[in-house]
Amino acid sequence: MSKYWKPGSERPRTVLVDDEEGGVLFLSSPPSSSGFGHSSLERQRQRLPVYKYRTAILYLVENHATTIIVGETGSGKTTQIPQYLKEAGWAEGGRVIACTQPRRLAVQSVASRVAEEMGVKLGEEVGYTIRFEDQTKPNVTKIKFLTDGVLLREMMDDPLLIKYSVIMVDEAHERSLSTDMLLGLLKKVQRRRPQLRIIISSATIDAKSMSTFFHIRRRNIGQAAEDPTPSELPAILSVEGKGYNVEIHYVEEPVSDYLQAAVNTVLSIHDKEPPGDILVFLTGQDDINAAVQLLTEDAQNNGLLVLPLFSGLSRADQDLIFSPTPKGKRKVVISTNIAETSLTLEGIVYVVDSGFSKQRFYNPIPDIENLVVAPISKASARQRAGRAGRVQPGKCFRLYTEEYFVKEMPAEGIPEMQRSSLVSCVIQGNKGESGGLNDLRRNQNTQNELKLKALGIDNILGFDWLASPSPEAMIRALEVLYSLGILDEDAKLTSPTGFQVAEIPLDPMISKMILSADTYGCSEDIITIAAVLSVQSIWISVRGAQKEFDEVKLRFAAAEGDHVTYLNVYKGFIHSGKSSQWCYKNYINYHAMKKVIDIREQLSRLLRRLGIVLKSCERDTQVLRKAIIAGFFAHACCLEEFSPNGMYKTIKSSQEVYIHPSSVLFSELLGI
DNA sequence: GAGCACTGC
Repeated sequence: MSKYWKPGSERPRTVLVDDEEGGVLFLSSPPSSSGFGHSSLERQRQRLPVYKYRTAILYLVENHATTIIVGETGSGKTTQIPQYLKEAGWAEGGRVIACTQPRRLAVQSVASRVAEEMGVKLGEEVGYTIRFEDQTKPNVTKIKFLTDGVLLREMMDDPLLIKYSVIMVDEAHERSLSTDMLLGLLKKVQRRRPQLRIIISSATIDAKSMSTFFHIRRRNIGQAAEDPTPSELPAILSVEGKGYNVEIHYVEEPVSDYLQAAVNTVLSIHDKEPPGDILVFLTGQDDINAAVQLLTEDAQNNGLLVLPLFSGLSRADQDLIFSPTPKGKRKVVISTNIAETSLTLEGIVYVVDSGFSKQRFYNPIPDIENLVVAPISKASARQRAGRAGRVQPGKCFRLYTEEYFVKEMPAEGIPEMQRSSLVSCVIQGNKGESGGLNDLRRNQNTQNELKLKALGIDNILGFDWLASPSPEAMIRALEVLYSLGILDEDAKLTSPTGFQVAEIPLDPMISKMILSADTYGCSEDIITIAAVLSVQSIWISVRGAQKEFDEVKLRFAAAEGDHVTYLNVYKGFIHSGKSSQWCYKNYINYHAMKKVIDIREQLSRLLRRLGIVLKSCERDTQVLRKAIIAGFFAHACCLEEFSPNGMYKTIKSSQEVYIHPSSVLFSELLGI
């Protein structure tokens, strides 16, 4: 890569260097051929804050194994950096530049934006891969956007990610389960492949801990001499964002009821502030519906258009959020965290931040995950406030005191890795290590096998996590997998069960259920159940029609419980000719059902590859239940005798549990 | 009588 340096030129003196003072030129793309300065797209590209760091970024990537880029939203880093890298020659010689995102939607939209800017057809030179959709062409695609989950999957077949020259992990500050997994494994890949460049892009300043993590000391492994290895010390560069200023307001005294306080704040904004839409962050559906009701009932607010927003809403209801605000009205969107990162609303000028969100916590002792309302972090609070400054200067009203924000609010949230069951991660790690069946078959050569072993997680307890999960959580994960027959006494994948489970992209308990179904002769039915279990919810959440919803649901209800009920819904959907109208009438989420069809299709292809013949048990739900138990026996529980309120206790740890009100068995319990 | 948000060949 050094050929892109102007010979004899002075190297940049500081990290924050730009073209003029650095004296560094990249000659790979002459101004005329790359079209600099002519089209309006090109001018737009140059106006992005990241543009003036172009040279610095290329210099750092050239000379450091890992570069950490701290950039606020709107800096243009996601769309521009992959293009800079390509212009500098990182995609030459059949190599690919990868850029990962935590969400599918982001992958698609960023890829199409970049293809447009480069004037190429999406899916050729610029492509993307998400589950169920591969828009790339081998040997043609040079810049590839993908979800971090997909890259993790790719590592199973290609543990050293040989085809990539640079991997940019975007939105790393979100610290999702798969981002953390990916970063842990990438660190290992880098030890074996020092030429691989990693760019970590994050919105928060906490780059220090990332930097410490990636400061690897390489073992001497005899690198090819003509390629000088880059510095092991990660470089950090920060790029300013493009958002407008947001004025922060705090309450003077702590509020006791954030729901009422949020409602009052909205009313006071409407009363005193100039036009502009309002976004309110609350915690969940209950809160949101209550606030919507309070605001709609209030007689003095005819000028307010109040809309709820959460993921359980039907697509049509979600789309209302994006419709233009009627003249003379002020739109108020009351939302969960979905509006913090996943959805961007234009036209928001005021944000009301309750300071809370619902978060998942995992207790490894009884092996139970809980959803609890908990205080958010400073990073979240800043992200929420930023939502007010996208189109013009805005205001953010925080329903907590400034003292609380400064002194008590944690800087970062707890990474998901430390809040979840690790059952899926252990499998992924093990698979990444051994490379799985495909690699065992393909990589007969000793050198490759050595590389694979070196990469892997021989010992899950000793794996180098970015944020280490609790020992209890790791032990519990190993225990569950051992009891399912997926890991052996040495915590290695068993053959064939363990390897087959690793091949199936679902929760290991579900995968085990599928494999058992083969023995019981009901795989055809079980994969339908597995597909439904892997989507959010197939039911639509309805406001004000709860009774009707329950009645309709009973039409599908099976005495055997929810799993067989899902099977009934699926059959009904197929029978209707996959009709969206049918879904609407039956309070079923059409998009979820389409996803069920996709996942089911994927599973049936996969099982065929694993040599499993699909077979239906027809009406024999007995075998169906046996297969379910084979995967979920760890969750078995027993109804307490004489319990007036239907209390169960888990077999394993005598934990008190109850049937969830959304279950079809719940109404049976009430005798409806 | 209840469902933060994501994701996977």
